[in-house]
Amino acid sequence: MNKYDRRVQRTRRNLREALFALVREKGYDAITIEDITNRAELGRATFYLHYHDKESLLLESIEVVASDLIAQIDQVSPEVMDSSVHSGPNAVIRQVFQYAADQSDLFRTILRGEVASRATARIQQIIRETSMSLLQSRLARLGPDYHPPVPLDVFSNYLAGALLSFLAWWLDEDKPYTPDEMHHMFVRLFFGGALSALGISQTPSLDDIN
Amino acid sequence: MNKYDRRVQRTRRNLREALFALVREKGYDAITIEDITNRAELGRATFYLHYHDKESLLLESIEVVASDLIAQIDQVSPEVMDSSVHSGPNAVIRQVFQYAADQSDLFRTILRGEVASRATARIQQIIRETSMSLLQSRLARLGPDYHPPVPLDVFSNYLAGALLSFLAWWLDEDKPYTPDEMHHMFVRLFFGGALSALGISQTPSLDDIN
Amino acid sequence: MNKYDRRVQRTRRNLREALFALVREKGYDAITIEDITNRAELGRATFYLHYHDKESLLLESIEVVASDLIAQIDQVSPEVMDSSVHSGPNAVIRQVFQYAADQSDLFRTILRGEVASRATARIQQIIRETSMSLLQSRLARLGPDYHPPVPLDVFSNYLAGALLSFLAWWLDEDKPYTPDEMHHMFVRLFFGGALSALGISQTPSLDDIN
Amino acid sequence: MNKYDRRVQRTRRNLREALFALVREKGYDAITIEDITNRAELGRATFYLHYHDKESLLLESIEVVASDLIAQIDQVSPEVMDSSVHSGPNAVIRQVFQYAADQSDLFRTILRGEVASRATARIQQIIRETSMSLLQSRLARLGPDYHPPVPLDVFSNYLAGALLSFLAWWLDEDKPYTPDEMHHMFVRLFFGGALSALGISQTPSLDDIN
DNA sequence: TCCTAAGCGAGACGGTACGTCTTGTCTTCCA
DNA sequence: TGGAAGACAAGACGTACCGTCTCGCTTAGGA
Repeated sequence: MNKYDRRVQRTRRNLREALFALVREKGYDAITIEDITNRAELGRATFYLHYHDKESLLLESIEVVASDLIAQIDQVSPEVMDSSVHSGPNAVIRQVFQYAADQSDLFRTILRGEVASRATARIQQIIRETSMSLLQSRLARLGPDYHPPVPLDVFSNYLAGALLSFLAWWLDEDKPYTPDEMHHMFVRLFFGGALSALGISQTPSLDDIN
Repeated sequence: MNKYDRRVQRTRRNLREALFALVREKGYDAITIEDITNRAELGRATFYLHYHDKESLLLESIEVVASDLIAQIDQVSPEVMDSSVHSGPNAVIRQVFQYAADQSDLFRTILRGEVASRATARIQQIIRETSMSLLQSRLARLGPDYHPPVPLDVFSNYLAGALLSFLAWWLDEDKPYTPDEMHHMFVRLFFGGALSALGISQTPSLDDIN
Repeated sequence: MNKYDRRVQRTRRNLREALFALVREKGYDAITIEDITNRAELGRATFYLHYHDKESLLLESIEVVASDLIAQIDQVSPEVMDSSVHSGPNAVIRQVFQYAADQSDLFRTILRGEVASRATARIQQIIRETSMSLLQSRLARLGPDYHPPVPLDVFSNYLAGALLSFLAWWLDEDKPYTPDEMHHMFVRLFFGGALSALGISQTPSLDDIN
Repeated sequence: MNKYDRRVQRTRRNLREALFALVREKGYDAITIEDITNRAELGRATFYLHYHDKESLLLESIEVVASDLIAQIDQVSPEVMDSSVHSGPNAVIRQVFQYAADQSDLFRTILRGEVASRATARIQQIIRETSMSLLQSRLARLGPDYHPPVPLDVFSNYLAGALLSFLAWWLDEDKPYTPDEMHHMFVRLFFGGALSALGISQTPSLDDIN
């Protein structure tokens, strides 16, 4: 079965890469199954051997990209527990901006919503779940009975939405700021809040955050 | 020609209402031009007399809804300038939550992105522009040379994204909190920031906000 | 509705003629719906506006051809009642051979069975019914209670089968005899029987037949 | 190599029997290669190890059936030369009706033309050739220079066509007559001709036929 | 007794046609 | 003139078979 498996993996990878290349070129909706298989140098029928439709290929592909991003984050997360500027959630968010900048053309089309809604929903869900688990371990340090003013599900959804639309706007405007600038502004807005961001209230120090 | 004009207006309204009804029933993508015209009790060709495609009908319809919402907000905005708990941006945001709750089934499908991306983008843009103009007049009070730590375009985009995804999540989860609760949590997250929301830092008073 | 009808009639005629032309060229089975619509200079979807599949077009087309043939026969049939060499069943059969010779390439492919079986069955049925009605009026002359040794349904089926396979063989062999020769041989075999045809028994005179 | 050969024979027989069973059930055209191999409990690829396509399996299978029928006829034909009611062509034809009645469901589908045209053509050819050789030996008795009014190729084709369509109609109508009745009617029609069959002319005696 | 070659199962793949669906255009006719 | 009706071209969809191929498994028969 090994040889077969490898062949199938190669075929699926080709389809995935063809999809991404085409998404960059003309956006998701305009892509035809035949476009994908032509690009992947496969027969159209072969596509249906592996996926039911365009969306299921997209969803699988998103899982692959997400795993990649999470794998990178995991290299940092061991140090999440000790608080310093270069680790912790702060550092994770920084990585996300960097990763998005590296893959900007793909992320732009995906985040703009030029892609099936289920895909965008799945991405939000991934971020929500990831931030939830990070948060829980951090809050555990405050004791088992600590309940924050805003429930964790509300909180992490806010994070996911704010982060993604922040990213989407940035990529859509052709990255008018560096990843670092974006990171700092986001940290200020998100952790410090609007009042701090507008300079109306005091800025929380980074040490407070990590 | 007045009679004709009125007839045209009626036809367009029928199409719009048919679209909204269908969006609620089966989501935007699954809707066919013929679905719309059947529901509106019109001939399919008639649709093309008025709109080029499904999206242009959607976009026009969104402008109509947005005008309605903005009209409601405008009744409050005259008092935006004086800071009290029941007016100002705070009050505007409260209205948005109430409006969304009233139209929840329509808003849910639209905000979930189950609708052409240009539509969602247009909605974000409307919020961005509205918040920008509100902000500018408020910051003008701090003097003409005041520049906040985070530029206004970044800021208002953050607001739009956070608010919309906040709304989307809420509607998607079948409104697990009252509009008031959502409003307060959003205010805490947005104005006070994550640290405040998690109870790690001090909460800014509402007076600071308005 | 008149203009529409005419347009539809023209479209159907184009499809029919394209089918016949292609049957002559490559046989029925090898023909694709797209072949037909290309030849008829129509879109493939248009085909399905008028027919469910290739076979239904074929069947309708056969009815048209059969009507044509029957119309020609009807010009002779008024005289079927008086018995002379140049009218009566004899003359009808002669016409069939002539008609087949004129349309030989089309008839060849159809009769060879290179066409859906339902089509061939329908042709047999038409001949059977036509010969049945001719026979009944002729036998009526022998009195209302006359019953021939072989029942009429068996008889007319025998006629249809023998005639069609006779025609098929003739066309298939590229008409090695003239229509007249075929006609005479068929009359001898069919009316006089094998013994007469082999010269072993006496030949019935043509006057006996008509 | 003996065991291998036997295995191959068994596989082919399984395929043949699966084909016949399926033809009875759903007609030839509706059968898929996969249907056949599923029924034969073989892999689809195995089919292509033995036959190029569905038709070549069918043609081979027809030869097998035909050999069987001819073998039965050969048991009678030695006596073809002497003329009696229970031997000669008369007896051969009787056997054909009996054989067809025994295998009626298979023959029905095959003769109706619900099978590739090449198959039906091959069956006609077999009958034509068989009758040709029988006829030639009989006519040889009339002297080497005897030429019948109707050439032998025309004659034997007429026989084959008339006989097969006679059989087809009979089976198609669910055998409304016994094999014996069919046999007698066919003999009357074929040997005596239409006039005799309709009772308009004198019936040739059976002795004249054999 | 091993081993090697044949028969076979499994299934990926390219390819072609199918019948369906939706879109947008156009033409004709009706009120 | 606005709208109804509907023919039509275009083209993507997902499905169904086809015939080819490659890969392993099993097993019979020669070494």
